[in-house]
Amino acid sequence: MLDPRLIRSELDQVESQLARRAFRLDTAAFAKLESRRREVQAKTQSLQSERNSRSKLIGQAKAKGEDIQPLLAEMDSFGDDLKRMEAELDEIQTSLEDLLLGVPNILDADVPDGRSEADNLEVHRWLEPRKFEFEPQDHVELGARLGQMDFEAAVKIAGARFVTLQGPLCRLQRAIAQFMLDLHTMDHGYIETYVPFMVNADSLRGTGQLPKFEADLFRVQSEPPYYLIPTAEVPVTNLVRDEIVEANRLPLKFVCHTPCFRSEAGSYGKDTRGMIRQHQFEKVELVQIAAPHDSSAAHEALTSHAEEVLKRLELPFRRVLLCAGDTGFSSAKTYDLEVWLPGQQAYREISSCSNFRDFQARRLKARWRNPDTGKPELVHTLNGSGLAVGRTLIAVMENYQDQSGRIRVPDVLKPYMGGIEVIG
RNA sequence: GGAAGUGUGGCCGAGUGGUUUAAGGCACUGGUCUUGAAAACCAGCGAGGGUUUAUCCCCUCCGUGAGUUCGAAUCUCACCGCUUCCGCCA
Repeated sequence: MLDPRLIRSELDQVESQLARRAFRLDTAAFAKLESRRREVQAKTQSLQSERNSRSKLIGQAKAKGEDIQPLLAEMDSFGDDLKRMEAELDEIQTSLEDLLLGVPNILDADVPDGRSEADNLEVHRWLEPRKFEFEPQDHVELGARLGQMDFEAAVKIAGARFVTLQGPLCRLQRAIAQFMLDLHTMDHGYIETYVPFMVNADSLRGTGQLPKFEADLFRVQSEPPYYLIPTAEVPVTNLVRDEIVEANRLPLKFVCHTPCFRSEAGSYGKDTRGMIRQHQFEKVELVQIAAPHDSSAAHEALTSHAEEVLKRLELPFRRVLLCAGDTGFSSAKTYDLEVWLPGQQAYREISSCSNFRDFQARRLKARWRNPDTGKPELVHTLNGSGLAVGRTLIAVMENYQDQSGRIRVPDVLKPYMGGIEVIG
């Protein structure tokens, strides 16, 4: 959520900033609601003030044993007026809140203009893609030949966009997650965290998935409803909801391995083959809660932590700065890491690292105590995949395959594989 | 799932209809004292919002939401969390 005071005082600037995302802020509607709010709030508060002072007089009169009937008579119609005014104020504030909840974050100044993926800016590449002396297979083919990846079984058990794995391939996926957790906890200073895989609506509102993106979520039929987490970002970032964090604890750095569930309602027809886009996948997530003046540096650091996973796995990748049109609703600036997939002859997203600045924090009421002012102020929140485990599995399979379809285990994963050096 | 208890500021905790403007303590901040620190003493110290150059002033907030009342932390109802006991269970 944007700062309402910013929108009030800099309405035109906010409008033109949001236009970079092709988001049209209804400034007329906002200005109209805002002036109504101002007027009704002032009236309501003066009525409340009068009620309070009159009630106090009644109390005092009663304490002295005086007759309070005349005073009570004066209050007669007063209560109704106040109630009507309070109801109207409540209505206006709800409307303003609804409007505000649907407005995306303002982008950082260095986010490039652009409409789509095609306008994203490549920042750097790491490692030349391997030259194969044979036609490299994609992970679907490789998995089938190994007899360890079965999509048909998953269709029977659940439906489309699920997968089953068996044997060493399962272990490889587990090894990848373990390796990532060890790297981030031991070398990068993150605290390992375990969280619920279902969350309430308040949590999703806090991180920005609700109210706008309910269609992307799986909802559980409970009362009140739970939602399967689309990313560990939701439960982990909500750890600081309604909290005031002491300055000396910042930055908070959490790493969390969870399954993620996405209904991907809007994306049917895209990436229908293989494990690229699934309803359920594993991810190791990095979350940082930072003081505002540190968040840009934290964003660079967090992104480099995700990159380190790819470097140690010796997987070719590039870092891309997302353009205005491709940056997510809540984010002020996002880097994507894209890994080289020989089976597709393309770089594909394997991590997305975002700085949300105070956008989520305002929704979450996540604050820190600024030692300079002594006052609670909003923190900045950041997160990034470190990495998507399922896609890392694919990348390892495709980049480490040999001519006969066997998978060599990357050196850094060998300690987790119980002596297996080659799968197949 | 059943029963009983309980929910108050960063933390502990008093408060059963009217100067509650939420006592008191801890923590924190500033000051006095001290070579320095501690202790002691003095003072300050919740959050959000409105108005304002600023101060002032005003409103809201005692788990959440409804309700009763001129007036609610306090009374009523529902829901949620926690504690204890019983039942069930990996």
